[in-house]
Amino acid sequence: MSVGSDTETVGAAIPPPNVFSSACASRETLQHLTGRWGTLTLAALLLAEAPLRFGEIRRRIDGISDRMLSQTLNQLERDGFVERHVLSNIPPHVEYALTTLGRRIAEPLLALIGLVEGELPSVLAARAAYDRRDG
Amino acid sequence: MSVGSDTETVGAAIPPPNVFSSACASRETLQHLTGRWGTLTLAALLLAEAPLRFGEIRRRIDGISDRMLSQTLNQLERDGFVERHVLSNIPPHVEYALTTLGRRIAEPLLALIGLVEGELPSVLAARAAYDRRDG
DNA sequence: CAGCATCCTTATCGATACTG
DNA sequence: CAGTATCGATAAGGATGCTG
Repeated sequence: MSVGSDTETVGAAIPPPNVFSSACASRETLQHLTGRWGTLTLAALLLAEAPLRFGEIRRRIDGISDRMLSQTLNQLERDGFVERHVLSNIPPHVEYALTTLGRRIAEPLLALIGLVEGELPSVLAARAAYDRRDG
Repeated sequence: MSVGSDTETVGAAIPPPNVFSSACASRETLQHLTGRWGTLTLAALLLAEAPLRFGEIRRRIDGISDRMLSQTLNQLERDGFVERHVLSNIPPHVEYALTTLGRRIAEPLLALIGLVEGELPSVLAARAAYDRRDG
């Protein structure tokens, strides 16, 4: 494993990606994933277990607008988490699917969602207790 | 356990928490967790494996301001993910720690961070390919 | 149906100053 | 040290109208 020689052969070591550094590209990527609509979009695609059309995604994510869904899908596609397939132009028919990487990324997000939904009673109880203490 | 009689005794079934519904409190909770600073704050506390002081958290999360850290910690405490312990008032000494629930929530978030950092080269390659296709 | 352009409102955020 | 309050800048988001 060439232990010990790495530091000699490498001229200047590049720092590993670190989300805690504001300049690191991984911070920006994390933002895209955990932004307001990114998590829900990926989760919707993972739960569907099949490609979804634009309108189908929009209907599954209550409250999202055309504009934000379009923007979110563009970001996710650019980062390599989502694939866009044009099946027809007239009438327009476009399908979106998770890439392999997208699926791996969506999994912990779906786990988080399950936890949040399952523990919502605890959260609401904690809020009530907090609000009772101070106003 | 009165199996089978539940549907009779309950008048109107309450819908289960669903983040895809904009009105559900779980949507708001998810927002607190996946907001700009929530994920990083929880991850910092989980990685530390020990309570951290306000200033320690701020130094670990590059780019966060006093204001946003304070706001984020308040939200996370109210939702029951973080505990705040005042050890002294003069000079002020306050420690923040994950609750049991907070730790469970932070785990998938840390997994996500690891994935994002590890797969950053793939993401950057995907971006380059995307930008080459159109401008 | 898919989705961009424009306009405008709202929420978020950062800087600064201040307090126990 | 650990915050809070206020303010101004900026970015995110929603509504609408339009196009292939």
